[in-house]
Amino acid sequence: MAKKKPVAADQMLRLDNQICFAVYSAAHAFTRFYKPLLDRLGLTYPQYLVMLTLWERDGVPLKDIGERLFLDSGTLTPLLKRLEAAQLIKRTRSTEDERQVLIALTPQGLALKERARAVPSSLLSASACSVAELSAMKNEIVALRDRLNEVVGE
Amino acid sequence: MAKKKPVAADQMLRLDNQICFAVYSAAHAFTRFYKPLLDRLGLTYPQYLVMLTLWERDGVPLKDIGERLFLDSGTLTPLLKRLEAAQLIKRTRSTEDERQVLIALTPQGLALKERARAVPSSLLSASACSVAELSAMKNEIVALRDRLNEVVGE
DNA sequence: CACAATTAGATTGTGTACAATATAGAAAGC
DNA sequence: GCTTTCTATATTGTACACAATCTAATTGTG
Repeated sequence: MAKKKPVAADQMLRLDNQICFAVYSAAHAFTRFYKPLLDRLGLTYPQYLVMLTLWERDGVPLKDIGERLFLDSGTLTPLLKRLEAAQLIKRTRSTEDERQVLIALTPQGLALKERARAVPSSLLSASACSVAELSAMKNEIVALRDRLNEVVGE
Repeated sequence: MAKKKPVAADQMLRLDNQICFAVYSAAHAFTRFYKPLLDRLGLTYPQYLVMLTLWERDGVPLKDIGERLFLDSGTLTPLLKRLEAAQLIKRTRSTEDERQVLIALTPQGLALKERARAVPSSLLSASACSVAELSAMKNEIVALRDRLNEVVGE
């Protein structure tokens, strides 16, 4: 019995069996779903995430936003410059620590929060899930994410 | 009682309550986790996904790969050119339909499959989940993804 | 058969992601 | 105080993603 194909092993490599692809393709589905909603707000999806953090807490250094969103300065620096060009935020060097750039909302940036409430509620209805179902799913995904990030960080 | 802040509505906008962010950040966690494994194979994560489809079925037009992965020619054309430059695939115009570019594995591309088996098994052990747990999660995520894609496609 | 409409890929432009590097400021150790 | 080290951000280069547009090939219709 030479040259027998490892059928069980092949199952492991099937695209539809990969949870990573489920997550990857779901992430794209989210951004495609959000696109028309965010276009009205003049935001891209990653910009929307940054705004979410600022609507919770304002005047924070770039680094804090990066830790919250798992993004580094190479991503955030140009993104924040675009948000500043759109008059939604202001970037100022901290006087206590000149290395830090503090990100603050402009009045327009704060005002955008009210119009942004349409986004999560649209998703809720499109999902055809209950808040509890989505929340349970979210917790599972976050737990897996945190476990992977732990492994990556040794 | 004028100017009362809508506390419940604010909960909807909290970053940690967004399933989209859970998915988005989990997708990044996956690519970071896979990075050292895929570096050994000389692949990026999206390239790995393309190879997964080709290991299942070879000699398919670009369009089929795109439908499988939810990616368009703007993404796949340069990605496939890089895979061809790496000698893992060959791109040839179909003779029956000259609009189509057929993607076929090279012997090296096929051989890479054996070394790729380490990737899903590494994830499985890092996840600290059972195959059944991961599979159940995957199915939930795929169901949500498909529902969102339905809504986007009217 | 002619010709409009459709389809498959490629190209261009904008916007993430992230590794690697650079720089300037702050903190630590002596 | 001085120097080494660390930290926060910026910059550069590579690789996705995707909208919009373009071209060439095929299909559909009269």
